[in-house]
Parts: sequence; structure tokens; C-alpha cells
Amino acid sequence: MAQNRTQTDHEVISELTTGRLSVYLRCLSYLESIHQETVSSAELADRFHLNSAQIRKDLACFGEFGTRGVGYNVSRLKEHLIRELGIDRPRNVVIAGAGNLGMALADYGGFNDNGFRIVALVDVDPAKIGRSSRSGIPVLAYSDLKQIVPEQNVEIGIIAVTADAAQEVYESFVGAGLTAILNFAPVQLRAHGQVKLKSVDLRINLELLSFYLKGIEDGTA
Amino acid sequence: MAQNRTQTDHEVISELTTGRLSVYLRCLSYLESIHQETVSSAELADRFHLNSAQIRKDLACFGEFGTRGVGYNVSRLKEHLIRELGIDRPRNVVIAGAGNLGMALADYGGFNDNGFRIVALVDVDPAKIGRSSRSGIPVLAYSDLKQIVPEQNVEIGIIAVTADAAQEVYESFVGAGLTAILNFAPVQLRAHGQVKLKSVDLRINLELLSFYLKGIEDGTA
DNA sequence: GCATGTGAATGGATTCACAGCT
DNA sequence: AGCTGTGAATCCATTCACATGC
Repeated sequence: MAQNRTQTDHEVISELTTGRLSVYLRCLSYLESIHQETVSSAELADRFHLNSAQIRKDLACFGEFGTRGVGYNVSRLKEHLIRELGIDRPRNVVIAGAGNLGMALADYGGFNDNGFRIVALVDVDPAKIGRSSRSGIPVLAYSDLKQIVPEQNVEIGIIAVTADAAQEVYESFVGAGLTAILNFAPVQLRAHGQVKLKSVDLRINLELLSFYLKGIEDGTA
Repeated sequence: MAQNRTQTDHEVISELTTGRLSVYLRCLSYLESIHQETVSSAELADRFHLNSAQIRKDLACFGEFGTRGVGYNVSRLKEHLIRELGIDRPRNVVIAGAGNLGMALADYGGFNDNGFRIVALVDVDPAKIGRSSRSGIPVLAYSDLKQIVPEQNVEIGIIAVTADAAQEVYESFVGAGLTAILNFAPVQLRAHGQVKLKSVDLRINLELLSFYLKGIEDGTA
């Protein structure tokens, strides 16, 4: 079948792997700040309760980066992951919905440094337009999305509106040319094939915990 | 090996399955509001781009609930899932951190109806203590956690503080008797075995999108 | 000696395909 | 006929175990 390879000449990298790379990256930044020069897969493994072979496999996805008998060079590996994840140049982001959640995301530490730049929030509420978030990100008119995206070179859209408005925002994002969207509204969006959509569902996470609690209560204590 | 069964007499239900049950539940609530009486696995399947066999397997985890040739009774299945997920009685929740994110979560639509009740936010900042969220959830002193949890019968804790304070909050939560914790801080927490911990990492999700964008740029267009 | 990189083995989750009920 | 429930088959992810190189 030979299928369509998503990566050029390397393996197809799964989303699970990518998520872990992201986690490793954070750890490497920390190790670098501690001036640790090298790190072994075993050391990373017990930091994250993972298997060291998995880490080696993850890191070996794109070429050989460690040295046998020694481990991985922290700075070099970090730089490499940054490039591999595509955040070696800043990605511009717009957030739809300047309510509590949108504001929280706009000011969320760790977004605006290192790879992502939130250029604006957009909202339909005239009372909010023209103001800005605590950290100074402006709230613009939702209707201006089509101008903002190309002008500011925005690539990623975040949906932080209520469930009933989410689909419409999704359509506007797609219409404005965004191809990567992160959704926080608790709905199943009808998605376009060419657009990457990730959803973060707060409610599902709470229900997972509830399920766990229930398990304690009535099953295995 | 026979292992430790998490469920009493049924199968062990994985987290992936539980997450989907959660999604089905939301859909069933919608269908009920539309007065649709029955639903087939095929209908649910294309709503979520899933395989119908998977849905049947998921739903068959706990006894037979459909009728062959017909499908599933919407209301009955919904009630069943609610019981199965353990939200047939309200679960009380406390949020640590009354910043943007904590406030956003406190007022997040869909938490406070149906199964979850956020009883309070806690914070160390004296300027915030005594106030309350837009929807009226009070901000109490972080130091009172040990009283609040038993008094209000809190079961779930949400960490909505900065990365550097997260581990300490985690310890306080565990110390106060919580056994299910949802973490929004971008750190790998050192976890206690007996406590269920779920982490939602905003940054990882953005990096996933960035990786996708990068793939378009330089690999397969 | 020590830690990587990787085929082979295992373990889960998803999908297929069909028997069985209504 | 239609749709569920489920063993069997398939696919994907993780782990093992070891050859390879520093």
C-alpha cells in the first residue's frame, strides 16, 4: 500500500510522540538552565515515568542525536527539538472570545515567550473591543478577522467562545485562512479536512476524574 | 496474572474509552433535547468520525443496553452513562489560583450544571480573598484548604496556579484529602500513587499544531 | 563499561465481519 | 430487514533485549 508519508524522508511521527517531544523539550530547557551538559535516556525516563527505550525511539525519529556511552547533548538536542517542532520561528496566534477564558489564555505564561506570539483577541462585544488584556494584548473586532490574519501573518486560531458560537468561529477562522485551530468550547465541531483541529475539553477531564472516584467508591477500594 | 480489576465484575474500562463515553453523553443530552427517542451506533459514529463497532464496544462495556434491529434508547442510555461516570450525584470541586485561568474555569459554562459544583477558589493573595467570581463563587484563603475540603465535602481539586507553585499546591491538595486532581500548570508534577492526576497542557497542544504547520511547510504540502 | 539505536516481541486499541436477536 | 454484541484480524504503540559504537 505504501500509503502517504507525512514526513519527507523520515518516519511518520505520531501525535503521541509529538506530545512527548514537547514534554522533553521543556525538560531540556530546564536542564540547560541548570547547566547540565548531557542527559541519558534513562535519566529522562524516570523523570517522566516512561520507558527509556521509548524515549530513545522518540528521539531517534529524526536522525541519530545521541552518542553511545555518553547520552544526549542537552543544548544540541533542545535546539533540534525546537526546529523539529517548528517553533524555531515565532508562530502567530489569534484568540476568539475575550471572556474569562480568552483573557486567561492570552496572558498564560509560557505562550508569549518561546515560539508563540498572541497578536490579538477578537470579540463581537463592542464593550470589549479596544481594550486589552493585562499583558497588553489588544481586543479587536471579530469582524476584522479577515484583515488581521493576513496582515499579522497569523497561523493558529484559538476558540475560546461559548459552545453555541464555536462552529461559527471555526468557519470564520477557516475562511480567514487559518489552518491550525485549537478549540476550548465543549462541542464536537464539524471539521474541514485540510484544517488541523485539536480540542481541549475541560468537561471530559473532570468526568474522567469522577469516573475514577466512582471506581474507588463502589469497586476496588 | 489475573491482575487487579478496576471494575467490579465487568471489564476494566480504559481512559480512552471513558473519554469517549463522556463525549457520547454530551451527544445524548443533545438528542434528548431534540426529543429523539433512539439512536444507532452508526448514527453516533458519523457524528464523531468514529467506527460504529467501537461505539458498540464502548457501550457494551457494562451490560447490554441496545436492542437489536432498533438501536439505543436515548434517555435510558444517557441515565446509564451518567451513573457509570459517577456524576449521578454532584462532585464538589475546589480551584487553587484565582487568577485569570482560575476565574475562567470557575465560570466555565457546563461545569456548574450537571454533576460538578465548584464550591470555591482559593488563593494566597489577600487582595483576592473575600471577593468572588462573576458567577458568585467565593475566593477563600489558600491556608483554609484543610477546613474547606472536609466541610464542603470536596473531592476534586483543580490546579490553576503558575508552574512554580503547582507542586506545592498539589501537596496541599493531597494533604487536605483530595484524591482526584486536574492540573493546568505546565509542569510535570511528582505524583503520589493513590491520587489520580490528570494534566492539561496548553503548550503541548500549541506545539502539536506548530508541528503540523511545519509539516505542511517543508514536507508534504 | 556504558548508553544509544533498533529489530523482534508484546500488549492495547481499533476495525472487520458475522452470528444472533427483534 | 436492521442493528446490536462480539470473536478474530489488524493496526499501532510500547517494551524487551541486544548488537553497535564511543
